[in-house]
Amino acid sequence: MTKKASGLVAVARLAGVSTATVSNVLNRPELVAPATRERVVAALDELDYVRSGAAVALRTGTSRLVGLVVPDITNPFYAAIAEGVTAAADDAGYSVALCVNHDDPARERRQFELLAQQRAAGALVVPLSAGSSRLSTLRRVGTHLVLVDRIAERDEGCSVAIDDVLGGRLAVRHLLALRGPRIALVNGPRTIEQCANRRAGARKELRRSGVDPDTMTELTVEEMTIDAGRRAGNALAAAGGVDGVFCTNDQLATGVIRGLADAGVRVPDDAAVVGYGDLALATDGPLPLTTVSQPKLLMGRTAVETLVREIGDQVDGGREHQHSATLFQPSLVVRDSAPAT
Amino acid sequence: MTKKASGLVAVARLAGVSTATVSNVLNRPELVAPATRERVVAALDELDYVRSGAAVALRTGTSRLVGLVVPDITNPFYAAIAEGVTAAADDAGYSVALCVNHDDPARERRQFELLAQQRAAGALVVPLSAGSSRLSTLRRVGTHLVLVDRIAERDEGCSVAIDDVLGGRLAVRHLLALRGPRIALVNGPRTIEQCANRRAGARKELRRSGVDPDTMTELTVEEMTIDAGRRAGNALAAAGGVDGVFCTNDQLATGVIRGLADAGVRVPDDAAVVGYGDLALATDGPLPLTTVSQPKLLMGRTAVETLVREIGDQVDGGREHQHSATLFQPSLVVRDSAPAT
DNA sequence: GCTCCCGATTTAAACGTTACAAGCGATGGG
DNA sequence: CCCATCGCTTGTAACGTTTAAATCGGGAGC
Repeated sequence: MTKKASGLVAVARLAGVSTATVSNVLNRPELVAPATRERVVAALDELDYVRSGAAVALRTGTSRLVGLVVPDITNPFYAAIAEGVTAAADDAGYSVALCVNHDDPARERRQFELLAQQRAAGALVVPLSAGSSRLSTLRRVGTHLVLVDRIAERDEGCSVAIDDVLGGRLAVRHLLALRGPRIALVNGPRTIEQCANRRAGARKELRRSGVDPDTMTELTVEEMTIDAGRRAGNALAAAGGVDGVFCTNDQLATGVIRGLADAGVRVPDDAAVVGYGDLALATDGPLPLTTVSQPKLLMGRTAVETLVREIGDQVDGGREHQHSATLFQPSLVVRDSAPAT
Repeated sequence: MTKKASGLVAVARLAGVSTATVSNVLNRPELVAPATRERVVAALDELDYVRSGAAVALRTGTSRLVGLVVPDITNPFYAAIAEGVTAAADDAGYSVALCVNHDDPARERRQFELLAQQRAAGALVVPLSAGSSRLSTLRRVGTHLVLVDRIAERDEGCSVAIDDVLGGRLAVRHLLALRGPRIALVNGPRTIEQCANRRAGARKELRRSGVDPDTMTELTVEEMTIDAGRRAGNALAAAGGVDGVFCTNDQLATGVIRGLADAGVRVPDDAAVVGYGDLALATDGPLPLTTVSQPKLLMGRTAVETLVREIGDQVDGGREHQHSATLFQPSLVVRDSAPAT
């Protein structure tokens, strides 16, 4: 193997300069005379020099590391966010520490502790349950936070989210335009903020169209799975009298379609179905889903950019940083389960 | 906010001891007298002390960070591995740096550079294309490597993989037992090692059963997608005379079933189909897939454990580390697309 | 010829931790 | 009563960088 790379001092010795000069050619090359710079560069790759991140972090007090905290990386929604995050982090020269917490406070605490120890420049947190009070360990060491897929309350920090209320409105607007006013909602537990918001959007759109929101059939499931959807579909078919179904999830939509089919109700002929999320599932099934599409990658990218901006703000201006709350708009993608008029 | 946490020395001052003692209660508590230990602990959380990972890393020369290098975190296969990796890393007290390279050498180089700078304890690499010669940057600084989902060649390092040849055999064995000997293979490009191996397994099993492998109909697709599968299914239906189809991918299997259905060939009644991977797709479709299931989480966990062991080996024994190559066995999970006899 | 200044380089002090070698009472054996 | 021992604690030198301040030759201005 190659020589033992023992740091700046070895390079300096070989190039016949001081470590300060080497450090300069590394960080501010314009300060050092072209001749010396050349000599140093030669020594640098002669010795296969690799900077010690630890030493830099120690000296400067910051590391180029951001934490990405998600409940479950197996979930395609979070995976898509991670995709956007890693891409943006790469571009900005940051490393991403992946923390999967499965909504387990103990795990989360350990991970935050680790991030704090590394003096991570920041953390992108995609919360599942509401309790966001355990972020104190990070705050304490000055780690910046960006909340993802949830709007930050005042002073919690920056956030990047997607407008679920609008998403709900888009879905219902489409269903109303396409068919009659007899809409059903298949939703997850309303304690989940996203579910509550999508429902709110649905009701708002009904009201706008002069339909009493309370006439909307509402089915609530515990687990937002295909099976639960299927059962909901069965129930809807039994009750009858539904023009369109809005499911707050692509899994539910897939299940509902099957449940309706069980009872001979054909989609989209007898009833239209709109899903939410635009996961692979939406296109992979036998009947491509009309669904609300969320800019997941963009949200991930923006989260990183927001964080980087926040860090920058603090560093070069002593000036106050204003927390920002970015809200992206979802869009409706029309496919076969609720085709265009 | 709480007090400025300025390190071991502040704690030492408050507790009336030296920094060495504080360091000891942190790292080897049994060395320090209970009374003092108590006093130090009190000071520790009075000041909200948070260790500086950078200083520790600098002093000790190692960080508790492992890199996870995957082509694409959006792909459920890699996501599952990541899931296993993060779980095991958590347990072992390591952080996971997620590096998504999209098979782009430039990106990969930058990420390796970053890992090298952090003096990552190791890296878990899930390679897509074969070229594994760019790992030199890491090797140079003594970063340990574990190859995942590919068997390491001699001296490349440790590896953890799944036996694709066996997987191919299981699939074909099931098809042979279930129906006749007229098997078709729908495969991706044979330049992908996994595809080549699964095919090899299929042929081997045919031979074992006294069937000439060359009688097997082989269709090769460029992209292993549902659409490609569907076209393959159409082609198979047109050609006819097939008892069972082995697809080296769940996407292909899903597509093939649809392609066959297009032509009126019903699965599993007229032909059986076996997929590979056991992704969500296998259960989410209208016809649950019989498929080869891979222990993805286990592979991820084991990769971390292998790495940790390798690091341990080097540290406490000066003794030689023997590279290990772990090979897991896939299993066949029987569902509706090729039900039990 | 003397100053003054300028760009290029160096000196040296941190940053927060670890770990070795040494210090320090007190205890117990001779 | 002295010396070796023991359990606990401490002084201090690293680890590899960055950076403010000091240094050093000259060339220009007078």
